[in-house]
Formats: sequence, C-alpha cells, structure tokens
Amino acid sequence: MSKDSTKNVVPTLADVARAAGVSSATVSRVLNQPSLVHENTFQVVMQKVRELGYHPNFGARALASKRTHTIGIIIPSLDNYYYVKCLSAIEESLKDLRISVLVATSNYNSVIERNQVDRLISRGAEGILCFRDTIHADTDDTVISKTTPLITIGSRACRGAMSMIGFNNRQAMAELALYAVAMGHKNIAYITAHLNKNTFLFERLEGVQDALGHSGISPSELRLYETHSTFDGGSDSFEKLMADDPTTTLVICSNDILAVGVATKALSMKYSIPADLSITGFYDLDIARVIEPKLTTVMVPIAQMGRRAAMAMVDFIVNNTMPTGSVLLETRLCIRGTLAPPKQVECV
Amino acid sequence: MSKDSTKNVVPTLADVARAAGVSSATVSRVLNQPSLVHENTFQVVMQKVRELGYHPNFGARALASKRTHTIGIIIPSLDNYYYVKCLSAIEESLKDLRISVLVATSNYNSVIERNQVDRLISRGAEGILCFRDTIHADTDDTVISKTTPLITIGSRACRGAMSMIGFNNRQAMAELALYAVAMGHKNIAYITAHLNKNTFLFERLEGVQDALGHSGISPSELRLYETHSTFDGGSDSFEKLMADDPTTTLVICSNDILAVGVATKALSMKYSIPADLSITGFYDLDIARVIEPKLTTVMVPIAQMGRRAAMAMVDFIVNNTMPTGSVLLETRLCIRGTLAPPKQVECV
DNA sequence: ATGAAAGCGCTAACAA
DNA sequence: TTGTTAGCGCTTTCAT
Repeated sequence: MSKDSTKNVVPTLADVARAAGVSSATVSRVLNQPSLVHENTFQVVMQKVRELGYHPNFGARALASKRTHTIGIIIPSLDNYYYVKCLSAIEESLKDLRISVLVATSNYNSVIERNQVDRLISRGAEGILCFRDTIHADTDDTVISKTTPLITIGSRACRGAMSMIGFNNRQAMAELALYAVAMGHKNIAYITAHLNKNTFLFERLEGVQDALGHSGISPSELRLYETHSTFDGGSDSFEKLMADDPTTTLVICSNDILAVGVATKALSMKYSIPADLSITGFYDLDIARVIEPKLTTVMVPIAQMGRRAAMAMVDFIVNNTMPTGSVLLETRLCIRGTLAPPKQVECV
Repeated sequence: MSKDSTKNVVPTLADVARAAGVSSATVSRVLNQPSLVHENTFQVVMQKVRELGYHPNFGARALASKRTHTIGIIIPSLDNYYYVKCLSAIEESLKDLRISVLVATSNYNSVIERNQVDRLISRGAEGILCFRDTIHADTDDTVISKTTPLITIGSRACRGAMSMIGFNNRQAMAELALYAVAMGHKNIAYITAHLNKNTFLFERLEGVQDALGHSGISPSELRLYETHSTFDGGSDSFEKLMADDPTTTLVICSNDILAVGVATKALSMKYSIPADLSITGFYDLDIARVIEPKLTTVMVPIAQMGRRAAMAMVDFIVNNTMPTGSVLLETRLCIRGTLAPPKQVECV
C-alpha cells in the first residue's frame, strides 16, 4: 500500500479536503462556520464527510480552539435519586447546546472529591458542578484553577469567587420540623445521612434543633442517628432507634430515601403510620408518593437548581461570564399522610 | 508585563519544565511514567506542578498520544432507575482505571441515539456503550466508525462486529408470566414501555405471549398498553385498563417502575393486592421492595452487566482487544407479595 | 469565498 | 536518566 493513497485509518480533515478538492481550512469552515462557505462547496464537502465517515478529532480541535465545550460534574453517588435527578436536569439543559457532561463520583468523600476536581480539569472540563461544600473547607484554594469556575449545588454559599445555587437548608428543615413538632410529638429521633463535613447536613440538623427550641423541647433530647443514604440505611436506623426507645412517635429524616426506608421497615414491623408513628423526609422525590401513606416532606426545586447551574455554566462557556454570588431558591412543605399527632397525648 | 515572565494564564508543560529546570520531556515522564525518572527529579517537578497549579491540557495530550481514555454511554433517560443503576456500576468500574465517562441521553429516540454516537465519537469517546438496539436497525453501519466499538447492554445480540452483554429477555419474561398465569389468571393485561423499535421490549412481549400459549390462553386475548416508563405511566395505564375491563386480575408490567405505578394507583383506588389484583414487574430494582406488599419481579443482574460491559471497554482501551460476540447472563424469578391466585376461581 | 501557514501543548522516538 | 525534536489534526489569522 502506498502512503498517500486511501489509508485504512481514521480520516482527517486533510483527507476530506483532498477528496473534496478544497483546502482543509474550507473543510473546517464547513464544519464550524457554514455561513462563510459557498452553498455548493458546503454540499460537496459534507458529501465527502459522510462518504469517508469523518469525525473531527477532539484533541486537535480542543488544542487549536482552546475550547472543549465540556463541563464536569462531581456527584456523591449515582445511586442517590436526588443527585441523579439534578444530573438529569443538567444534562437535559446542556445537550442541545452541544455541551458535554463528564460525570465523576466522590462516594461522599471529600478527598476523592478534591481529586476529581483536578481530574476533571485535566480531562478538559471548562467548569465544574459539585454538590458538596467540603471541597472548599478542605483545600488550599490556590490550587484550584482560577480559570475553571466551580459551582456548588444545593449547599450553602462558599467563600472565594465560587458560586452557589441552592436553598436555605436550615430554614426549610426548621419549617417542616416545627410543623411536625407542633402536633405534640415529644419523643423524636432524627436520622441523617452521614454528616462528614457537609455544612448543608449540619444546617438541616440545626433546623431540627431550631424547631425543638421553639417548641420548648431541649435540643439535647433529640436522638441522632447517622447512616448511609439508602433505603437500608433508613430501615436499619429505624430498628436501632426503636430498640433504643420504643416510645418514639416522630422520625425526622434528612432525606426521602431514608424516610422511605423507615416507612418500609416500620410497616413490616406492624407499626401503623401515622397512628403509631409519624415520618418526614426531605426533597420530595418521586418515591415520596409511592409509599402508602404518602410521605410528608419538603419540596426542593431540584431540577430548577440543575437548570440554573447549567445555565450559569453555559453563560461562562459561551459568554465567558464568570459565575458569581449565590442564588437561594424557594422550598415548600408537602404535608401528606405520614404525619399526624401522636396517639396518646398525655393529659396534663 | 513582559512576554516571558510569569504569565497570568494557564501554565503549560514548558512552564513547569522551566520552573523545575528540566526539559518538558522529563516533566511529561514525571506525569506519565514516573518510574523512568529519578526520585529527586520527580519531587522537584511535582513540587512545581503544585506550585503553578498545573493541569495537563487534555487536547494536547489526546492529540499527541492518540488516547483519550474516555468512553461514551448513551442512556435513554437518566430518570429511569434501571439505566442509572447500570451507569453507576459502569462508572464505579472505570473510575479507578482513570477512564472517564461521557454521558449522553437519547430520550428513547433512535434518531437522537444515532446522532449521539457521532457526537460521542467526535468528543473523543474511544468506545460506546448503549442500551438499545435500534441504532443497528436504523443505520447504515458503514457510517459508524469501525475503530470505535459499540457494546449493547441488556438488549439482544446485534449484527456486525458489535458486541452485547445482556440476558434472554423473552425467556425471563416467559418464566415469570408462566408462573403467574399458572395460578389461574385468565383476564390479563400487559403494560409495556413504548415499544418503538426495541427488540428487547418486543421480546418481553413475546415472552408473555409464550406463557399464555403454554397455558391455553390465546395470545390475542392479552390486552396491551404502551406508555412512558414512569410511575405515572403505570398509574395512568392501570386506570385505563381497569376502565376497559374491571375484571382484570393480573397486570404484567415490562418493568418495576410501571409496576410500582400500578400498585400505587391500585392501592389508592382501594384494590386489595394481591387479593383483588396481582402485579408483576421486571428488573428487581430497589423500589420493588419499597411497596407493600413487595413486588413480584425478575431479578436482572444490572450491575453485573454494567461491570462486564465496562471491563470489555477496558480491555479494548488497555489491550486493544475489540469486544465481540455476546454474553447472556442469568436472571432469577423473585416471587413476592403482589402475586397470588385470582380470588374467584370459577369451578368448571 | 477560499487558501497558506503558523502554531496550540503535548508525547514519543531517538540521541546523548 | 534526561534532552532534542518532530509531529499529532485542527483552528485561525492573514492573504488573495
């Protein structure tokens, strides 16, 4: 085989140009700025592109243009419906704008999270979306590229030039807890996903404590259970907390997944919900309406947060507008069947 | 500012090399083949890397090495737990091997799917994972790069050099349906996700029909409902099918999500499960055990499929072994509370 | 509307 | 063990 004849390898721009009898600059224009090219030329070139099965080389394109049109997202776990729902909204917002999403997971670990930032940047991410704020606490900010914006979703505002799209975790949880506690519950347990160093989880805990305080219950009386954010985590914690104190009448959970786990286990242990036991969740995921009775929870605008975060990234990639500041979105109480006053209210 | 002094831009390999007093080749080795470099040199260079906040330029690296260490995955929807569960297993298998995952969605649309293949290849994907087999039916294979392997997950074997990791959809569904029908159900409805051109969904339908045939029921008596693969899709279809024929005693669903939607709606309509109504699903997702009674379904080794598919990609990327042939994994019946014989068995 | 040519930042021979 | 150097395939001025 001669070197110059049709090679049995991946075709390049030059190959297309040669086949179409134009320069490679013209082929590049056809692909990137078709309006600058004559209609006929366009057709001829596109024909050859199809014929040869040409695909632009991503590396070369990125190197020459200094653009990757890629963002990275660091998600604690793909097994957690909350994060995935947000990821879905992000991907949905970005796909038509031809911006790709590189997915990295952290397993709720802030060290891994920090490494993923570097990795994503090395992978060409022009911006990074992230769900936890431990990155900022744990790291020397100076190492984080100043040219790669990092936006935190659903957590609290961060220091530095970082931006945030979220909601008031403390207040949202306090509202829900206050509503529940005001029904007369005295013996309360709180199941939270592992706190680690996540401020947003601490804020929810503070929200619960705020509610207790307002209701004249000492926050120190709150029984706290930390666990994995899974159905089983909820179920296991419920067994444990009921073994610790069978008179518990209200179980507040830091998210719906835990709450559904609690409800499932409680039902199988023949507790009647909400007669024997009230349960609350957080987020208002689809599964909140799958269990019977349906779960009382807080609606968090997950998809909207994802869209806002995505838009901020688009604005950066397209207009070079560095995202800044923080946005707090509204949450809403969803009072449903799993919440009721405790059965035996003691007469004073 | 002079041109040569510390520039306020992204540092390059050459910048690190200059700062460390070595050649850029040495810096490259430190980063890619540290074993070839003297320990002292390694330390000095790494120190400068950190100091400057250097991140390798992905485009340049990809261009020079002809490697991206990236695979693409085309997923019908990130809102469907089944696909996400598999994605999770894939990501998990790949993260430690430093292979990145580019996520693209198709919205169950084979045209979009086909476009995503091109897009992912242009994005540098060295291989592509995909959940549907319509791509192969709809397309001129010659346009799909021969150098980029495409593996189908969970669907049937495809033609050409493409590879597949899946299971026998028809047989798995037939086993479940046969078990259910053998209990004496005569009036049966089947709710399926939109068939479109997906062979695997047709295969499940055939499985149901096989079971009816074996039980002496004419397959034409099966009432078929196509809907979106969501809880609401299941709920809505259930309302419809009960309006069409209130004597239905068994609802077979093409997946657990639909089945849970059916169960939720049935419960809220005061049907007693399984006394009035039996329900079956497919996949054995977490949510199968969340509803009460728990869902009868088929366990599909989703995570295992993801891992196998990921491993095949690793083998291609690392050893240049083109994936080929197809793998069929085992499924297992999960008989749980939503299935029972129909209440009024007519005496013959 | 099109072409020529200079890099983009890195890797991988090859030399030393 | 380290340095020199020639590209990788594309975009993008600058000409024409």
